[in-house]
Amino acid sequence: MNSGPKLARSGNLTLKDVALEAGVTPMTVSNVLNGRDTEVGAETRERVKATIDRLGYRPHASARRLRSQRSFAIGVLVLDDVPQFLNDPFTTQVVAGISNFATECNYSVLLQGVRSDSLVRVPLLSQVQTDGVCAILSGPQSQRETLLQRLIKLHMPLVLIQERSANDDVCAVRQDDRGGAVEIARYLVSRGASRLMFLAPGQEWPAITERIDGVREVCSEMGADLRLVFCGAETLEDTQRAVRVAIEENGLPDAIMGGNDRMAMAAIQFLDSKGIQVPGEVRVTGFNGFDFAAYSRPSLVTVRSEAYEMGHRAAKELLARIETGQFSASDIVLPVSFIPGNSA
Amino acid sequence: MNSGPKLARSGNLTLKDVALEAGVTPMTVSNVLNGRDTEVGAETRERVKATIDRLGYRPHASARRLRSQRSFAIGVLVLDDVPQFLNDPFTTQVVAGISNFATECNYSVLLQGVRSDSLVRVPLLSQVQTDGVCAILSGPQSQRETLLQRLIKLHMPLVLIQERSANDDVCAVRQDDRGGAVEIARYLVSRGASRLMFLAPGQEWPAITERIDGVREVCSEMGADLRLVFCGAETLEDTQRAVRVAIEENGLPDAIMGGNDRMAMAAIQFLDSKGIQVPGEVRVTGFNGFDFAAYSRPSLVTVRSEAYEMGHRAAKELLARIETGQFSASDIVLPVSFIPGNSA
DNA sequence: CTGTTAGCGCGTTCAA
DNA sequence: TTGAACGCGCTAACAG
Repeated sequence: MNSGPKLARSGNLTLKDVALEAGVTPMTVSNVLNGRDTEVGAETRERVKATIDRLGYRPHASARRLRSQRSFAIGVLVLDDVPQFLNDPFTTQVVAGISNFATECNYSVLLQGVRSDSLVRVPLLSQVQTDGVCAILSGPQSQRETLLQRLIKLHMPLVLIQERSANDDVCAVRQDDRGGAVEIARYLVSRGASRLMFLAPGQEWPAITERIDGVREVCSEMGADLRLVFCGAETLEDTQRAVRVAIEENGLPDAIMGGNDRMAMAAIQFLDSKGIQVPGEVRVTGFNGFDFAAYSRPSLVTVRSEAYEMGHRAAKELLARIETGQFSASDIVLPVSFIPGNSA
Repeated sequence: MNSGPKLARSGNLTLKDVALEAGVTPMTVSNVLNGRDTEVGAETRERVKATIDRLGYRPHASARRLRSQRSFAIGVLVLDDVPQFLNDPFTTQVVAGISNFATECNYSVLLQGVRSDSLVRVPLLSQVQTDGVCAILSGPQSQRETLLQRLIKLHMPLVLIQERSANDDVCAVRQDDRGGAVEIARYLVSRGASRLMFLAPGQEWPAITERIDGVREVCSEMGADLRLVFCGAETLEDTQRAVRVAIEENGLPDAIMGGNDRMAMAAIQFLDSKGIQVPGEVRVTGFNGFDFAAYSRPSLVTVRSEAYEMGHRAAKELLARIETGQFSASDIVLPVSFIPGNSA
């Protein structure tokens, strides 16, 4: 009875092989695979399932896609100018969130990093291979804009992370950067800080602008002084140099607000090396608390980003748009949560 | 002349549409797209290219795959028991390396995290959609083994990260964990440390075993004493608890070797909280130096993993196997580099 | 150099 | 409930 299936030339089994072996037609196998239980008898179904398992048959995704005009796949595009485009824990959490939600829904995820200097050779853009795209853009405005325009031209469901929606049919998922910044600034000012220093990356991007705006509002409202310090590439070295120069020129502030945790930790380390007490002489706060902030001493006052949740939500919106034709909203803002500590 | 192409029902243009518009046959367009320059005249080629650009035509990847029986895609499978399967910087660097190499070669990358408790619903495994797979497995041996067996059954080109090759036709790309551990241990012992404590994760995995073996060798060779301390989930809390207990039971060692940087930094923080000088009273070293180790004070003595390079190399081997039928070697070991610091 | 034909594996459609 | 025909978009293999 088990005469062995006739192998397709590719070496992979096809529906037909399974059908032959199970003594049914290919359509029956297809119906079983796609859970159309009403179309096939229980006994037949079990027999087919057993045959599939026994032969180790796996459906050919491309054939299904071609036929159904649906990819059951989404693209994740990360614009970053360093090759290690997954260096940022924020990005990786978002990607994990997207990937897990997609997997739960039986969608595949195509991941691709893009550098702004090489927008050619991007399989995700130059071919039709996904039902939608989720883009995580970093870097200066003009570069983000270039890629964004290209994405919009694809006329494909599109979700942006940490951007503002450009267009009614583009969904943006972001966190409440402004609110988080307001909370931290109030915390500092209410504890007596009146001269604040905010460490910003050399390249401003939307989330940082939001944070700065929030701090500005609090400062003007509560009569505190705010100084922006730009820290180049946000590295330990760049940040420490910028902080040193700023302090030499303007003296010690009451508080240093890191635009993110890395910059805050660099500042703490710099102050420590100068024998300046944190928080005694200068309070320090971070932003975007991830695991590694826990290794700071003193422990960092910061706000936690729900980056994984953002990815999850972004994927959910994208699949909704693909399957129902619309997003639940075009601008989705997730809350952040204040993390107490003893650095401020 | 520009009468507008007839749109395919899917809303996407097809080769045929472009051909019609350019006044050639679909085959000619296909030849242009695939760079078969000998098959088509220069003038025709330019006209076709212009038409493609003007119409914004993008080839349908699934159709090409189905026809050519090749995916031009590879899968990246990450086995991890937490949903945030991209939390580890080692993993993300590897993934970035794989992704970038693949993109350079016009391959797409399918990324999927898998938890050992849910090996069902893994599109990467249950469908035919890539030409090969690169697996990054973490967690206890038995779980890795289960997934590995499943991968092998797919009879698909397979590369493993940080494992030993199981099989002649499986390529393993790993780093010289043993050598790095030997170097660090020699450094410590030659500076007078004779009682060493090694912090290991609760779950042993191959790379950690290699490191322990290396340290053991040095200790027996140079007459030093080694104590293994298991730190549960490697978190800050777990590690500090384990270190505290070990010190209470056995007294201060001369040196604490972290199985990775996180555990080392947790130990430094613990010692600092007890007023114990590093490296004065206890030397501390790490392993797998990534960016965030730079934020340690005192700066961490560690070894740097070339994780990005490992990913690059893994992808290179995988594509070689796909395109030429064989790997350049089945066990590939990349060197690690010693990073000096003042924690030891 | 261009045109024609055929078929990759699957799923829809209709007829039985 | 099942069977047969057809075509999704593309490309290999030829014929002109």
